[in-house]
Amino acid sequence: MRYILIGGAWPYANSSLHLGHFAALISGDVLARYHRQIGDKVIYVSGTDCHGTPITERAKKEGTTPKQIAEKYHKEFDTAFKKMNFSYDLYTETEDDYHKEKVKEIFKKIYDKIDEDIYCEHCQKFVADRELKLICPNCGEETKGDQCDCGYVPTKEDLKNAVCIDCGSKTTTRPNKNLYVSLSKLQPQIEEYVKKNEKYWRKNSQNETHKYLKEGLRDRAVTRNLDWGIEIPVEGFEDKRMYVWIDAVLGYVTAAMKYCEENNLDWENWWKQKKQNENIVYMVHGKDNIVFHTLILPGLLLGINENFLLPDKIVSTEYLNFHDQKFSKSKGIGMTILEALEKYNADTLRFHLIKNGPETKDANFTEDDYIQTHNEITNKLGNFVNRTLKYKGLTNVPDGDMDIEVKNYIEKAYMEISEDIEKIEFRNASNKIIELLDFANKYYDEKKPWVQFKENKQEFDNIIYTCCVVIANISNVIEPFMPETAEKIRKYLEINDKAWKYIDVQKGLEISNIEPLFERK
RNA sequence: CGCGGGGUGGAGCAGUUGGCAGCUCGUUGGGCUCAUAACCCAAAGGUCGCAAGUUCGAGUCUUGCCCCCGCAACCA
Repeated sequence: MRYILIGGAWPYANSSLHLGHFAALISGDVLARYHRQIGDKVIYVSGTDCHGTPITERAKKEGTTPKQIAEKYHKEFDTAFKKMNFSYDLYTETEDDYHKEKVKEIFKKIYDKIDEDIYCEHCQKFVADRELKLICPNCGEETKGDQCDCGYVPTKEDLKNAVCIDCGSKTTTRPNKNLYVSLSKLQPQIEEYVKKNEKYWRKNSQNETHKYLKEGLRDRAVTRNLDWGIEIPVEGFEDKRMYVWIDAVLGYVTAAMKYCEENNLDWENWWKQKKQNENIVYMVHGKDNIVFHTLILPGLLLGINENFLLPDKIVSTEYLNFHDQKFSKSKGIGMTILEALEKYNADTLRFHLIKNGPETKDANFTEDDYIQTHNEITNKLGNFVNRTLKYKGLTNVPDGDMDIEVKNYIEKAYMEISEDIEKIEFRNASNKIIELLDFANKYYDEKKPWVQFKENKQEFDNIIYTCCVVIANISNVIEPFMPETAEKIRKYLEINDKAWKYIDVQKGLEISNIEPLFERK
């Protein structure tokens, strides 16, 4: 038994969720369902990211309030996730009072004050490092203030001699107006963390993270001049709000706390190293979110300095295109999840987004491809259930013997699918499921129950019984991928628990009201 | 020399440590009749982008070259 924390990326409350979001997030639900099934203690959390500039700008344009926009999308997201059968233990939002309070508490532990910052009198603005130029003290060439081509990263002292890149005038310093999180100080610790864990990450996470580490981590301003967001719990900063990414990634912690508080659990079992506990922290998102989860979040957690666990497995996907084009709201390209669910089946859509999803490289969604997957499942799974349970004249599960070779095959399938899921290789896992279905249909054809029915009734009973057991076990292995279908099968065969191990079927069980699992498209 | 991803049968893809090129769909031929025109078997179809190199052996490693896709904003 392990303590598993799964964080699904927090969708931003500025536009409807489309198929691409789900292609990235579906892995989280597969993991959550799988880990619960094998008996781990799972907390699977996410929520709506409500704050930040884009929402305030939009509110202004539409003559409404940021709060109203956020709430509208929060409701819509919640509905979409439910319809896709996401099994979040808690789906909350950053506007949640509990979240805001906890984030403020954490914030007080991690911010840094940098007393002065570089200012250009001529342009009348604070200038970032990269907006400065100077002669590199290392190689003597002219360079920007963030990093020289020779690899040297100028120090604060070096930058005092720099000039503004826009106007060329000498800069001065002024009292700073922002609070920071000092990632630069934490770089050695973060590097150590990355080195230790990256073997469990996808290639894209590793590359992206290395790129930033190589450039040198920069201190990040965590306060913004906005009136929409979480207040800064520091005197003198009442007019500012928190940088939205700080607020959002801390949601993984606050949501776990809230869930535990409501359910009488100890949140530290999931977020801190307790002596005998075995833990895994998963983070699930698309590739543009990588560094927020491999650098910013670990930085914040390290900054709290209370031995928080850091994300172990980074499950980052590439992008999904829609009929060969990027999803684009402004160009009207793509399909929202709610639109998709009006035409498509939630389970086969889930399966399709995994099987043909952007796991290691960009993928393309087309309706034809989806229909192909849907029909494949319909034919191989739906039809297998039908040809067994609706065998002409069959009323009860026969009193037959289980074919031992089939049993062995099933047990092997559990093991292999487990391995794939734990290696976060979901495409492979989905292919193993297809293989199991092929195996089942082939068994049926080779055994020819329709011949045995006339020639050897006992053999017929053995075959059909074996197939019933196969169906029961299929319901277990597809539970993480196609939960609604798994549930239907459990009802047909009166199976109570979702187990992740070989199970039998009650002999003599009456079978009735079998409806096709899927309809062909 | 900007960054990143990719080039494998008609389509979409898999090929982990180098060891007989695989999967799904499609096509063609056959079988079955339990089942949702579903299921099973067989066949055809590939100089693995090009070239050189390392090696007993390269889709896989090295080097050079060619081609495709993404990189303002919304946006996983």
